[in-house]
Amino acid sequence: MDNINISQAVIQRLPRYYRYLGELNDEGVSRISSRELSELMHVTASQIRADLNHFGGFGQVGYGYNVRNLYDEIGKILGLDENHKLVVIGAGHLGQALSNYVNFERRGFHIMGIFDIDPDLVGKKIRDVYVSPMNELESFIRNNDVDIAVLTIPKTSAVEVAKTLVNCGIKAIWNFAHVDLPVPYDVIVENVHLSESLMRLSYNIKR
Amino acid sequence: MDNINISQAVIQRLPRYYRYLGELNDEGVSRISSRELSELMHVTASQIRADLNHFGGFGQVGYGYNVRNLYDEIGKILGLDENHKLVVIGAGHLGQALSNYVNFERRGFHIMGIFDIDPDLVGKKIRDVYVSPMNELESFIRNNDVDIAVLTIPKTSAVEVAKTLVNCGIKAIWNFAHVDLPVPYDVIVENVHLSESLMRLSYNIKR
DNA sequence: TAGATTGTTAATCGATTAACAATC
DNA sequence: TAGATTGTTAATCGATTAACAATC
Repeated sequence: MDNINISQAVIQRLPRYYRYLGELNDEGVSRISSRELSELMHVTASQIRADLNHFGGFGQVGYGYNVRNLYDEIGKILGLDENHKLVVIGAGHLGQALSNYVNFERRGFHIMGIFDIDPDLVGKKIRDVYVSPMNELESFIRNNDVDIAVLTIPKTSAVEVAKTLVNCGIKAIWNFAHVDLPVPYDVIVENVHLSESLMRLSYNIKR
Repeated sequence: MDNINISQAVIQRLPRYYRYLGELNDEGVSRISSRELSELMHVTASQIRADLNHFGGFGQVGYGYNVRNLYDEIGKILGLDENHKLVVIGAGHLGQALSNYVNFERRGFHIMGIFDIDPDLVGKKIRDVYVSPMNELESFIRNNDVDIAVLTIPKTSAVEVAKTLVNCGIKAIWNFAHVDLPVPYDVIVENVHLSESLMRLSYNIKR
């Protein structure tokens, strides 16, 4: 993968291509042109071709793209051919919802542990995993080569926990706390700020 | 609000300004310059000034911005001074998590009803609201002037339900289903595709 | 072959930023 | 007043798109 300088605008679109190609593949479509896909997705064919070409020539002139092949290739680009080890930090409603989401497992994101400070939640079983107390977090991450931490805790403690995670050598944080996490440049943070999403919806309603 | 042609890039940033200003206000900061705010948020001061100026001159030359005032103004721009009526469709883990999230209520997003097809979930109480069966959805929306539907159902039924919602005159759909909803231009869809967010995280890990 | 469609260049469009006159 | 900082213009940067030669 020679993806050194791909803009985040392109990355933003890749999972959507992946989703459409997966559905086409499920429907038994084996071949598609950028024009056909562009009509389906309501984007320009130029954009599709330009986006894909950042990663290599997956198409065939005069033919288009092989759906299955392109699906697999984008999956590889997104790293979905590799396994990831996750911990969920915060076993509240959202943490539980994410832990229960089966599709993540299917895509190679394995939940190794769930952690919470609340003693009432510790010991609770969520799918196959028991909730552990927070003081076991650090050693757990180190001992199990955990890649990704899912942060579903209040913003008041999120920054402190993030620092701990960085010290343990975490590679990425999927952050649901309403705060920006200060991390070194080599630690990835993907924010899901639900309240901000709802505010954008609210803004767009009123015209 | 003369916000006719504001780009989504600007709207995307407004909730983040709102969050920082709220925190500054809580900390007792009454005044801030675009330069100070830019350092705090790691964006350019030019961008802050340009963004805000789309909505009017909230600052004072030589002084900066009044934190409390700017916070309130952005709240108004985002429509947070108005009340919204929501229904949550899908009372699974994610639907329950969102229904339990207190902060939405605080910002004027009132959950009026929760709906699910599963008879085992119907009648269950989530916070103050009982889960209703799906066949009551349509009349409920019409009778209660519901603005916003939160869609936390599998993608297989999401498109059909979205059509029903449009027929009932829903104004906006907060869509957590992994599918693009075909709606008329005047119905707002705000997508939260969690699996796509996780894929972007995965992509960014690997370099 | 004729038709179709890619990969890629060049043109366009839009968003960001530097700079500064206006002014509190 | 002198210093600070806005609002806004003009310049820059980057992303999108139209167009087409190459070619399967």
